[in-house]
Amino acid sequence: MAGRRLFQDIADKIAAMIAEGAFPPGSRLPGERELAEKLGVSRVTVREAAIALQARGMVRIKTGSGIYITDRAVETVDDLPAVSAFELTEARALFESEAAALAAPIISDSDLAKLNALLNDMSHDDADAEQATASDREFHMTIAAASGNRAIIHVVNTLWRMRTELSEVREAHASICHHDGMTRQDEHGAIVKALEEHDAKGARLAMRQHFGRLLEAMLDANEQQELIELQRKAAESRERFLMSSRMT
Amino acid sequence: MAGRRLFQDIADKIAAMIAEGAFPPGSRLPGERELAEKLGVSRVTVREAAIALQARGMVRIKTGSGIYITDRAVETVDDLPAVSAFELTEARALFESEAAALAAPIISDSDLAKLNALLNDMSHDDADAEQATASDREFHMTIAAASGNRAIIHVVNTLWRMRTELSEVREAHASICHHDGMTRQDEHGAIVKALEEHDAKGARLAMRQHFGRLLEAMLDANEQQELIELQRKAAESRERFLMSSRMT
DNA sequence: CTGGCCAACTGTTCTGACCAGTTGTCCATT
DNA sequence: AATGGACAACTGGTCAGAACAGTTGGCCAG
Repeated sequence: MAGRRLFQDIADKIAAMIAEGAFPPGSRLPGERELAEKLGVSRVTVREAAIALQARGMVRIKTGSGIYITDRAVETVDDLPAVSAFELTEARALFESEAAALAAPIISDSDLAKLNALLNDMSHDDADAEQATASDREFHMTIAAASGNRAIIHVVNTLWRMRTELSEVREAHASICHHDGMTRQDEHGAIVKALEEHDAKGARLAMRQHFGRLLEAMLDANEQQELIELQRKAAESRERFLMSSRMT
Repeated sequence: MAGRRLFQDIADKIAAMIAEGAFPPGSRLPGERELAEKLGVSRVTVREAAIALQARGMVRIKTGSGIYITDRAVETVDDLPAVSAFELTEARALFESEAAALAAPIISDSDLAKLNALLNDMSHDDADAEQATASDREFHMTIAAASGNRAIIHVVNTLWRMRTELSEVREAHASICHHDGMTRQDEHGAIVKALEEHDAKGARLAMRQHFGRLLEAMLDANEQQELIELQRKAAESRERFLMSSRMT
């Protein structure tokens, strides 16, 4: 087992079992002791995984009784609307680019130092998916915060919550996350460079390209998986996005 | 008989400490061993609390290094954050312009008809401020909906809620609403015209100018009311926004 | 001054034990 | 036969201590 946190691994495994329908909503999971033995880890680790799943809202722990699958294990989080991974990425491409452009002229040296530190983090612990996601979040939130506009910060934060709290979106990202090992690093670097030069236009462009590439990766993944009918729809969407991107 | 899990109790205590400023954002929490002793619980419990806090995004755990407080730790948990009217308008200028650009190529004839009808409404019942605000809301939401992107729709809706539900923002709008009698009508007309021509770039520009003018009206109102010190700050903000607007 | 090593941190996981709440059963009482 | 309570066999919750692994900073040889 590599550097990745064990309990998160276990949590994902259990989540996968639930998604496969091994345990219907409302039913009880096997006991901690049984799960621990079956998964080859200690009971403590199983419980940490259960806590993580409870935080995601997939599961509810009842002391003395058991761990129960929530009705809305695959459903939407009530606070957030149901959106597809594509819609979310498109929205982030547009909004976060503007946030970066607004931040560029006034970003502080300490924020720039923080971004560089995060850049370094992400190049190191890319083996740990969860940790990399946390770094990614902080990267984007730091840029949003540098805009000094609380409305923008709130929006960017909400969009990120959609990415992590909506199961459909999270799964879509997981399926293509291995794509962007090097390129993501380069893209993040380009964003930071533009911010360092206080170049609003450049920061907007770099951020837009960052999401644009992610969007294309998602569309490609879709095209491989889905029917021709859906392919055409995706192609149209891509064309539309690229058209709206052409802002020179 | 608390029934409540111990680690949640500990998590709340740590969160309270952070909120009180005992640990500034970015700093490191005491080690697990020290915290366990200080709070009178075992290390396992401290760890579970840390996992829960990390799930909330208040904290970030780095293996071998420590537990670090996130910048967002002191942020309000309330539905809507406290934002100024200026921040909100700036955010809307950026985001809704992009929404309009995205909607332009694909907006339907029925949506265009709806916008024209609203345009007509607003020219008539300008005496009734409440009605005019409702029409204004429908105007902007229709454009957002025409983008076909639910994430964007949600964001635009949230921004509008800030405008009406945050008292400070609502009052700020009320004080300058009489400014935009004719001009607003023209601006809305320009937006619809660009949408009718399916001109993404034109729609973005028209929407941006619409909010840009509102922004200038707010800044002017501010300058009349506030001290010289604040004037300078506002002027800087204006310059910054105008700079980021120059996207040709 | 630099490079590498080492020691003193940090979090991570495991083990095995005991505590506490829940639930179903089964028997004594009514 | 019906009811009520005690009990046993679960469940999760917490603990202490140990061993492991990654990070960091200082110290020393080059």
